[in-house]
Amino acid sequence: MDDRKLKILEAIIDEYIQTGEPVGSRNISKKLDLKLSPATIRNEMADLEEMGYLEQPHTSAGRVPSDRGYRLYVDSLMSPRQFDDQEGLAAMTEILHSKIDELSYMLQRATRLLSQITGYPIVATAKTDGDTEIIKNVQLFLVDVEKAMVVVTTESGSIHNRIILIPADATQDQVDKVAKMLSAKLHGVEISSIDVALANTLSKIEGIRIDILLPVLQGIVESRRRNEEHRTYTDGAKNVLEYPEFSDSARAKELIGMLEEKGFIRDVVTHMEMDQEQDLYVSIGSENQDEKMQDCSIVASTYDVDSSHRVLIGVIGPKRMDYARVVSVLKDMKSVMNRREIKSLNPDSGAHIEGDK
Amino acid sequence: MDDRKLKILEAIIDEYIQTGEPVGSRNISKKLDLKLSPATIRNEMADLEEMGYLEQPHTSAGRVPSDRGYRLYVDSLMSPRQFDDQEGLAAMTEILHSKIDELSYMLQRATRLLSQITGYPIVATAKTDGDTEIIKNVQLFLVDVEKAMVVVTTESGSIHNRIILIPADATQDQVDKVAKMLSAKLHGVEISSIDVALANTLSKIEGIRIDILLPVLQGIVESRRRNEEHRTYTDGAKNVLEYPEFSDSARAKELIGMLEEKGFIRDVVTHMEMDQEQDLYVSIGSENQDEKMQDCSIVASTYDVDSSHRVLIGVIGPKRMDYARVVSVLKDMKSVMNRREIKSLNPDSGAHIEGDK
DNA sequence: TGTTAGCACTCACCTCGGTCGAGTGCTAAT
DNA sequence: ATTAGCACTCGACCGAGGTGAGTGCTAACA
Repeated sequence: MDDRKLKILEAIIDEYIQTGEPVGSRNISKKLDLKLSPATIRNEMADLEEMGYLEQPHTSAGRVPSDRGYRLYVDSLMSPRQFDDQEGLAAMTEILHSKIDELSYMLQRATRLLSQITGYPIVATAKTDGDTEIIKNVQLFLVDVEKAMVVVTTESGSIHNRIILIPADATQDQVDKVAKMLSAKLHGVEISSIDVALANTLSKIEGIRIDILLPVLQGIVESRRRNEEHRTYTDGAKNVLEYPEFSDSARAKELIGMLEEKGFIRDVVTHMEMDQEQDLYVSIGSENQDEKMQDCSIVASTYDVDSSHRVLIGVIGPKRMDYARVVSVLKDMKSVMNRREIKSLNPDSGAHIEGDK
Repeated sequence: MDDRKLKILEAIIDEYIQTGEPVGSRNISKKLDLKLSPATIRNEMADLEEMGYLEQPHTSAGRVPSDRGYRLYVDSLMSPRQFDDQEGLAAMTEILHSKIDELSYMLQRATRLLSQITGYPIVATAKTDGDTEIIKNVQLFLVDVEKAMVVVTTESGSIHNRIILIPADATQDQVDKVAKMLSAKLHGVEISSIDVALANTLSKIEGIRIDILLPVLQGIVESRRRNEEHRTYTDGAKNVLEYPEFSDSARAKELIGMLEEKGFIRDVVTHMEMDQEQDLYVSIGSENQDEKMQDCSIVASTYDVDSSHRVLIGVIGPKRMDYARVVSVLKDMKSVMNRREIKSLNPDSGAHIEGDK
């Protein structure tokens, strides 16, 4: 595997990524300044095919990269194109300033922006660090008749809240009692260990009404579940139709359907990452776990929004996606994110209020 | 315009809705048990075309309904097919039991279910009753270091909340003071009238720190804005690709793009309704405000989730959509909704907690 | 007078053969 | 090791001809 072969392979993949058409020897001979004739290129191409980096759709067509070819390209061939869209960077910066409790809002805006910049569908999801969500603090307030809000702060730093219905005849006093008791007793408890048995135990404490306690506990459990489930966003599904590999509408429909199936797409994107230990992951065609994804590639990256929130953003495209560009966009986003940290703790409130009217 | 013409028109539209192909006289002659020859049908068709109910794509093709034809069909011709998908009804019932603060969650599930049942894209949005959101109550709690939660209850009954960042050196006492002041002063105030001037006025009150007050007010304004913007959901965009009228991928891309543009689709669906005063609206092709929607029809309906929450659900499809079926589904949904009311106030908490683990 | 049979006509769509051209693999010359 | 030359492959494109569904019109019919 000499250097020349690598150069040729890179040129072929570059070209194919751009055009989507099988690329021929003549084309490469011209584009590459190696002063080689098409015939020589052809020989090299035959070799590369034998080695499994290229494929031929049919005898008299040009060559197309194989998954293995893309992998080599991504790992060591491609030249990271400089991404320098000032406007995009500015928009990113603005989005990342979204305040701390607006994680979901931030994700939504980020998916939108990235899908516009890259021209691919985007998926973004908040990562949870394992199953163990340990309660740090529980608060409970009456907010309206029959309605109370329960707010759970976890050790991992996330804050869930939920409105619950409580009996109409519950007095402020009774609610306070429940609140005080929970605040004391639930510290350090895992959310997943909350169940009816616990409710029964707790309700033994003097003055605790079980009919207030139960909805509260239920609210705690659900607030967390909803949080997880909900925090997956996709955008730019329409971009799927941009690429000839999905011109077959059945295929396009399948992919768009997958993008709409939040749980599914979340799994795909989180599982793929389990394999490796970098912070930028690329999964190409057959490397994807799910076989429905075999025609797609995913480039994903994680971001630490702050000390306790980690986010995963993935770009989904055809195998022929513009890896160089996508990677550079995701990296730029990361650097913007790092600069962000300072600002987020210092929101310039006044100005905002006016602007929001 | 005699009765026979109407029967023929209905048959033509029924047929066209089913097949999507221009329908010919022979076809109708057979399908209809009027014992009329194709020639007669042809004459009638020519009349109907003259009257503007039918169109001819080209001379030697069959007839296709015009927007006017569809309108007549929807208003007085179509026979409301009985929808009776037990499974679907059960799922609806289950979804509608989602608890009161889970409006967004409910909407998401409803869009999903309806898109599956109908095979069309669905849009759902929470309606706000005008611009006037009057504050009933404001509460403020510290939930973590530097983080507080502000909860706004409005006269219309909706509850918004938001986590805000406050200065690290704010004491519980200072926060309480702000909370008490706001609770007293903001009652009856319109959210939209909150601005920096108000902040300045309020901060004059003894012991109020402006650097706590400002983020809180900002939080109030934003919580509401976010609420509005966010509560629009779409699902089933993939279904667009099911229909030959969108086999042109540019057209499909456009529509899917519109569905992803939440603000836009929300406008389309809310504006259309302004025209009329029923609770089930149908907008056909050119009747749509936005010209990008001229190839689509929308069937929409409003639902009162409870006394203070009204929701709008719209089904978007090609003009050739199966109006009868869609209308019946939306109506069934409404009847399920009515039965719901009682249950929602009586959540059976215990069982849920176990199930959720 | 409304209905129908018959007929000529239109037009999208399918199929089929032919041509074109991009691309290959192989061989022989450099 | 490289290249020129050449025969070959195969999808894409094109135009001609045939097919069939459907029409409008006219004249006959009940």
